[in-house]
Amino acid sequence: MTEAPASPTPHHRPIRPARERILATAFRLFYAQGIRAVGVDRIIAESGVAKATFYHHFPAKDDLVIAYLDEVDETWTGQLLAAAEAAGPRPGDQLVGMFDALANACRREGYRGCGFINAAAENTPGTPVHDRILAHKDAVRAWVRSLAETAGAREPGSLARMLTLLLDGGLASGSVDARPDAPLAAKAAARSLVDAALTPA
Amino acid sequence: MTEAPASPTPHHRPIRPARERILATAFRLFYAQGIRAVGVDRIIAESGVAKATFYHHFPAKDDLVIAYLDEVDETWTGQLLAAAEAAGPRPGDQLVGMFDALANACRREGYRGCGFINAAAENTPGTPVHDRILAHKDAVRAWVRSLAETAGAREPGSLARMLTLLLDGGLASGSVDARPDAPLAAKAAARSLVDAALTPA
DNA sequence: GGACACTAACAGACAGGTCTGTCTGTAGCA
DNA sequence: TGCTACAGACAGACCTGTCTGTTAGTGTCC
Repeated sequence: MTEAPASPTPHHRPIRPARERILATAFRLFYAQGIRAVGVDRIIAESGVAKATFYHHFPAKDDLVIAYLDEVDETWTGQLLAAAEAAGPRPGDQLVGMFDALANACRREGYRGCGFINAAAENTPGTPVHDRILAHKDAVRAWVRSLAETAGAREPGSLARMLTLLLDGGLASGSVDARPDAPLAAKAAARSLVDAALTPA
Repeated sequence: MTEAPASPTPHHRPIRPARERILATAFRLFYAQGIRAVGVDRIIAESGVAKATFYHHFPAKDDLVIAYLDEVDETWTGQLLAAAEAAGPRPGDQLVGMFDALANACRREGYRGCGFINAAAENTPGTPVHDRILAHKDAVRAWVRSLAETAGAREPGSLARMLTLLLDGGLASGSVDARPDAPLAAKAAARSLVDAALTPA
């Protein structure tokens, strides 16, 4: 269960640097079991790192949580962009195509919804962690909005809201169960909403 | 901060029975701060109950969690039904009207999304708590589906999925921020989806 | 009506474990 | 010499859950 099992040179010059191992272990455990459910002791043990090393890289657990969320952001945003691009050159199609990222994620072993939504359930507003969550959600919505503008939607802000709502719904229901009909329905709904917003009144 | 402050007769015959005080305190704290973030010691202290009394009513913390979710279920289902009914006799209008429950919840002080979605983030599949969450989500979707059938939707199952997805999205984004435009967009999207599903092809 | 057993609730010590975070000491490499 | 990392003891708080003992109201039987 430990990350990067026992490198040749016991603790110096390991295959992956300590910080990376910590982050990889934290990502795996935080996502699978929740942030509060995983103690730093366990992350330290499973990443094969000394406690002092851990606290050298992440002075407090919340610092690690933020780094974890940064990673989730990068991963998820990448998948979203890739799915949108794969849908072709027309921004209207991209708005619908991004929902394929949902279906793909859903198929993955150990899928448990959105790391940000899950983290929000465990962190009350006003903390740096919560601010990081907010920033992510705003960034995604801003991207969708710009796509909606390019597509020529009547009310791009409103369309972006609706679509991110659907996206969040799909992700939230993903942390309850991973049935594949949720992403499908989300995409179908998105198609309908995008069509309605793009056809001239 | 204690529940039912110091009744006239110190511990016997208090204004509210012990079980009720425990549940009320748990509801308040669990919803506001998350389940794992609140220890039983705190619930015991704030509800003014003896530890033995607590464990008499709830042999384990998870039993209290289930009871908490039962209460969340009752409350939220009630609000959903009330909002639907208030929209008039036509089931198509009710499918849209239920989204007013979202807007109402959003306006309430201390709103932090859906207790079930938040609980799902803290409880991995396979536990009794997770099963309770699943049961709730299935029940809501079944109710929406029956409404969609009565309304004469082409594919009631699909419409129900789309609408509950929107509902979940609204609730999930509620645990991140309580901006009122999310419920508005959700309702507008619902209107659009319901119209599309009810107009003959 | 009065004695008595029962029940529900109180108060709080205690056990054994886990939490975050600090600190000391050591080893290898540049 | 200094940096990075390892190993692990330690502190103090908090976690769930158990257990002992007390007190007050209630129902029952004589």
